[in-house]
Amino acid sequence: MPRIRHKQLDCSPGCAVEATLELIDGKWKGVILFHLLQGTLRFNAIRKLLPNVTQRMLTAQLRELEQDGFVLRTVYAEVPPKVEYSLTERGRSLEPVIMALKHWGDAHAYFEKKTASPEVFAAVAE
Amino acid sequence: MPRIRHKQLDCSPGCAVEATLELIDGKWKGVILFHLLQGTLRFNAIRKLLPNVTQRMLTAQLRELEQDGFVLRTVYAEVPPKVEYSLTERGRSLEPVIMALKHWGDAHAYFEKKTASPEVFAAVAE
DNA sequence: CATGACGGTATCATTTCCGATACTATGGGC
DNA sequence: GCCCATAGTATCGGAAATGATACCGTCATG
Repeated sequence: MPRIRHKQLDCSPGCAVEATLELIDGKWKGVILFHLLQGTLRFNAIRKLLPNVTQRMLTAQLRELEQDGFVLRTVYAEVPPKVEYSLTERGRSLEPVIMALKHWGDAHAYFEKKTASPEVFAAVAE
Repeated sequence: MPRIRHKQLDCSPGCAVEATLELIDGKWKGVILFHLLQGTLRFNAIRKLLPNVTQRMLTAQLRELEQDGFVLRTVYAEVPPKVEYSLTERGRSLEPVIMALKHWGDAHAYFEKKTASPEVFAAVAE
């Protein structure tokens, strides 16, 4: 479901860059990983953090992250259901990457307001 | 033409991660940036480095990188045409990000062979 | 016995991406 | 006159990613 994995080693030295990119690409994976770096989260907790992701997409992204060995999915046999998502060792190994993305974003990206005052660009600040 | 830019600040703290990701996402941008980190390149030189990218795509990706302020496009009024691509200051500021991606890929990614011997996974080595 | 919480699936429509292919301009060399 | 090189554009179509919406099962509560 994600972008096709590298079928051939078609980009020689830079290939590693693309390979990594493909794994964490996918509209919401970056943010999900970022939030999971801060600790285990339940399904609906993640939903609240990503207000604009549909349930369908969130499930799909989490499943891919799980298949790629980045997150661990723990289901508790309770009612109502309880499912926790946490990072695996491999998932945590992405921390430098995620942090590099975040730092660059904080320092250089800007976000466009689509509503009114088109000249307003807000600097990132948390 | 790239993925839609963030129209709303819809992912709070992790937003910077996604924002950066969107800018360097796009099938070939990562590798292109990686190669340009090593120096200025002409259009066809890049093509040779990315044997599987079509002319159409390469042009598109370079145009986006240009619009995002990462690369500088210099056209020489010669015949046959000569166009050089180099990184801008902003482009070079991505170096830590690209390098983080590359290092992770070198250390953790593996590439699938699509032909035969399905159990063979080659470790990355340049 | 209807409702809500939680964590999903299923199905369909749309948007976006990307590849294949063909075409263009110009001047120099044969 | 024809071909070549360079750096593109234009057009078409298919595949993949994403969004919208509706539905499911179970127990607890009212």
